[in-house]
Amino acid sequence: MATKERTTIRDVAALAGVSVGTVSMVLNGSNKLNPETRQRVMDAVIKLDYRRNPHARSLSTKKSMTIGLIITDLTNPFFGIMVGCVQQEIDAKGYELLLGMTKNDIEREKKVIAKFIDSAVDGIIIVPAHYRNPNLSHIYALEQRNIPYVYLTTYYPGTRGCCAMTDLAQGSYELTNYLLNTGHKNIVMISGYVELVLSAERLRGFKRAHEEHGLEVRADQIVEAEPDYNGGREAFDQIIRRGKPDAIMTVNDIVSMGVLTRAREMGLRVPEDLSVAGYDDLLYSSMLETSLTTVRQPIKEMSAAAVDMIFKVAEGETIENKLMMFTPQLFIRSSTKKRL
Amino acid sequence: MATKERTTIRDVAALAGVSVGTVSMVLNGSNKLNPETRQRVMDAVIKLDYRRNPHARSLSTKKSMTIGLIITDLTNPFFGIMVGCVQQEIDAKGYELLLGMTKNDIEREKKVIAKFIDSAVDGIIIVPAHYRNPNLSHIYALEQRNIPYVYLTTYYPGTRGCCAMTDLAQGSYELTNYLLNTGHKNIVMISGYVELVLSAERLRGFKRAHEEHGLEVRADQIVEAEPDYNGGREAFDQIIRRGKPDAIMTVNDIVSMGVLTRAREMGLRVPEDLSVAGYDDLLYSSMLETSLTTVRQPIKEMSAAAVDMIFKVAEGETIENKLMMFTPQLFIRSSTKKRL
DNA sequence: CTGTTAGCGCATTCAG
DNA sequence: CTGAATGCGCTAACAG
Repeated sequence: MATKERTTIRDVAALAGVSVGTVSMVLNGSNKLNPETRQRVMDAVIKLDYRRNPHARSLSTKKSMTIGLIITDLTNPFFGIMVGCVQQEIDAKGYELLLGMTKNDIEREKKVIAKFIDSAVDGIIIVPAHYRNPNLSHIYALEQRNIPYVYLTTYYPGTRGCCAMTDLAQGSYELTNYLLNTGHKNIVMISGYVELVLSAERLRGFKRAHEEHGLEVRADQIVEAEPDYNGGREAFDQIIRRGKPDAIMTVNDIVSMGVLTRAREMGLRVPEDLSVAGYDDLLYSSMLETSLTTVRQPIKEMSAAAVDMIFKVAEGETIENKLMMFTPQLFIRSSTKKRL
Repeated sequence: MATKERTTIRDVAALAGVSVGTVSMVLNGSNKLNPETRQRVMDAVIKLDYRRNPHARSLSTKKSMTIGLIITDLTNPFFGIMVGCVQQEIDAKGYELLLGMTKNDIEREKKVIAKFIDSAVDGIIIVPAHYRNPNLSHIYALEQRNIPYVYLTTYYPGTRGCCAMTDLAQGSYELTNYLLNTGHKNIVMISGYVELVLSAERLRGFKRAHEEHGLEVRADQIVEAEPDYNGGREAFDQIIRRGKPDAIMTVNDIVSMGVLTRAREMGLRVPEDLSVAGYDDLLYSSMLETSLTTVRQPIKEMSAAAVDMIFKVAEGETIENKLMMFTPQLFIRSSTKKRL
């Protein structure tokens, strides 16, 4: 248990023959220093392999050189990739990433934010939980305390945070248009909770395309579900009970996979019996039994933008565009086909 | 910028009419306290919504109530799920999770560990990087400094850490056996770097099965590759150049996906022209164009075991079994078939 | 059983 | 331009 004692700033000062204040200054990159002393200090730092204690630093500065990222569900590789991208960007800025997972539970989201506040993160990137009627007190707390935060993928309306996201309405619009143009008469959308932005936006595109085709969207064309594999399976059962549609669009590729497997289990063929389309374009989506028609979100660009924004917000810059929209891209594959 | 001042232990003490020392004691759950004062303190804590500053705490105790998890690649949902499982277990113990990603780069692994040490994590769970001839100085540093660590999924030989993992040899053995029994004469294994445990173990099972069938494994039956999608694609090209085998086994399902897509691009049909089998059993593996024959690793159990171990190690318990082996499970699907 | 106090390692005044 | 002193919020050792 004779753990070697940590080397402190004092050791460095002693070795360099200067005071701790001086060491602190060179470590913080002050440029009003004798180059010679600076060098002596740097030599000592290297020789001792000295690294500052982040806790002590944070206690003193009330900052922490860390950015918190709140994610919903790492089971979906979409978010796994996102974490990787954010990590890389944060890293490039010399900051640390703190990760919190909500599993789409608003209570967890609150807890994570509380922890982040306690840890004095310098900013928070939030992927909002897919949750009905969320109580947003924790977001307001952030605003009151002036803690920088931004949203990624979607946002909570009625809050001030800006957001890096894909133009979901546009993606849905293009996809719906394509389905309508290829002869589909009865498209059902497996949506997230319709009151949430990420669903409302998709629905907006869905409806617009219908309108432009002189059609009205009926209530039973929209089915709410949890945005995961089982959500897709259950929603599919519910839909089939009411009669098989032409096509099913879903909120993401994982939900589509649920639909695909459930359809197969029920002896329905895709795309012969019905078309299925997803959202996100996961790497695996093109390799499915029936490769998936889907809409790609530019994960990397969105993530980089969010990181960029959080640093700007943290520096007090005023962001001109509250919403930073990225363009989705439609991929037509074999889970959909032309109908007569 | 008039951010509300943080409420400190002093505020609590004042409100409760006791000293800070007392507050600290009740917060640390000391049981030698007047229940009445304890209650007064707790009331004050709640009333002020007080939470301790983890940095101050850590500075003082040299602990941090956090466990570091080092992962290689969040693009693979296998690890995404793993992070979720570990998170949950750590959470249940009232600890925080710190995440580090290596992208299979040993230098990043070193940096992450250095950061973890600086942050005074109470323990580290390591998923080793897939890297050739790794310099293990950072692991030795951990041992010298007496910092608790355990491995998850595989380990670095020559180090003392214990490991929660699947019996990879057994899984490979069963799979190879099945292929041999179904008439495959020429099975090629797309392996990770053969000198690494995770590959060596799989090869051991591979060879044992061959031996039991009176066969010897030739050098050209083993092809090394990066354990990702592109690794699979490249390895497949290399294999085909030397002549098409009966069957290809891979190190994980993602590599298999690379093989599957590349095969399709080259006009080869699976399983008609050759069989393909993976490892891990990702959720999506059963939904591929040709659903994948694979070996499942019990992620949840392994993760829970690793967390369990790290806490035991941290408490100075001596672990009886350095290697905690979990049983793999073979899933036979449609990417493999009987040959005559 | 409770209150007082001295650090933990660093940043940052303020003199010199 | 450099050095000594103070405090960040908390814990733990020591008195009382």
